[in-house]
Amino acid sequence: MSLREKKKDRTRLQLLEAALDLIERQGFAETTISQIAEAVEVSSRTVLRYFATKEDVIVSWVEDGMATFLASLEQRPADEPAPASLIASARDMLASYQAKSNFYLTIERVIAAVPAVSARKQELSAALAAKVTKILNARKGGGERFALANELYPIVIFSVMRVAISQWVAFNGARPLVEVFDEAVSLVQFSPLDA
Amino acid sequence: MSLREKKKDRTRLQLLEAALDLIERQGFAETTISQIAEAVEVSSRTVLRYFATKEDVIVSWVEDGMATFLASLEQRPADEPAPASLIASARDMLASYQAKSNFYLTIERVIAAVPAVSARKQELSAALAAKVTKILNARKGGGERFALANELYPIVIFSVMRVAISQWVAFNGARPLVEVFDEAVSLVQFSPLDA
DNA sequence: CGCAAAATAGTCACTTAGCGACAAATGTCA
DNA sequence: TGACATTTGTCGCTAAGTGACTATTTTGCG
Repeated sequence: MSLREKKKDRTRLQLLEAALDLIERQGFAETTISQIAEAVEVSSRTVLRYFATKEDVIVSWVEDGMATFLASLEQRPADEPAPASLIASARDMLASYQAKSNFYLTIERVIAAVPAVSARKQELSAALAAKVTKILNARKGGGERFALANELYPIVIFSVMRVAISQWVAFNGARPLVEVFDEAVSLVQFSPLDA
Repeated sequence: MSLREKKKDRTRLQLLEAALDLIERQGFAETTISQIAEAVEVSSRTVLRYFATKEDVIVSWVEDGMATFLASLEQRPADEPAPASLIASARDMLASYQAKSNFYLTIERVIAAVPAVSARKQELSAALAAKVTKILNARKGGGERFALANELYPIVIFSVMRVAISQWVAFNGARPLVEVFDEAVSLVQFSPLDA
């Protein structure tokens, strides 16, 4: 990894930390981009080059987690029923959250507290859901018959993940995230369309 | 209804129509608030008094639907299992959508097409889900044991509604919305926690 | 009707998000 | 070191959104 890339990563992280700090003390709306910039001694233009919006200073970090989900899904056998694949990939992703629980707990706390930020997260997760639907549709078999299911399952799974994370945050990570997810998922059973 | 209120309703509707028209022709980002204002011959300050954000010019109209949902839920028997109540209320709300299908199809088409607008809709629906959770928690019985379920069910139901609406829009209202919802809901079964 | 009180709309001034273009600075690699 | 590519800063701009104040309508009562 080049010096240039190391510096970028460092700045990116510093911007997150400055933002978290300022937002915790003043609130999201009251924190301006130039305050975040000043705290890290860069120009505000630079902040907006690292992050597309102010919300993204926080929320872009969960995109790594989403990448984990996709990577996991691609490796599942294509003949596995969709719900099983999705649950497995969700568990993988949440396990990676768990592994950096300090980091993600802080971020998700802010996301949960600030509607504008969670709206932006939902936007990203809707985009991911659409990608996942495409992947499921590309699997051989089903065709037309699965169209509705393949749109519905990813969205529902992401909802369940969201609730699990919200509980995890509410209890400050006291219970393992994957465990909370399993409990949540057990409340919603997917009909055996594939049977 | 006073003249004053009639005028307000008329202006509100004109603003929606102007916005829909402009957005269809130019796109959402390219349409400015003052363009919408000009089309209706009011000041742009007035537009922002009617609607909190530009997104809300479109999305605030679905809040009526959400009110229908809440009203329906309040009238369900408190000893009914939560999933049954939620499904019934969702059907009521979607039936009212159906009744004004021309109106809602146009609005939901824009919502589906513009990420910023659907993000805002999600924000409203998250707020509604929180209210619904409170209502469910206030029902006697359960207590602690239902905490997770009562947070999860509303969110999942709203996801299912969202997918149903998205299909409905995709087929231009060809299939009855409630029917699509029923099909979607049959794909996700709620575990009999209450049994 | 006509007039005072209340509600609503318009005007003005301001802050901040976000973007495009160009110049300055910094890292890369031969 | 020096040429090249990448990143950062500066400047100028548009548009969203807010607060304060003024002007205009609407209401409802004598």
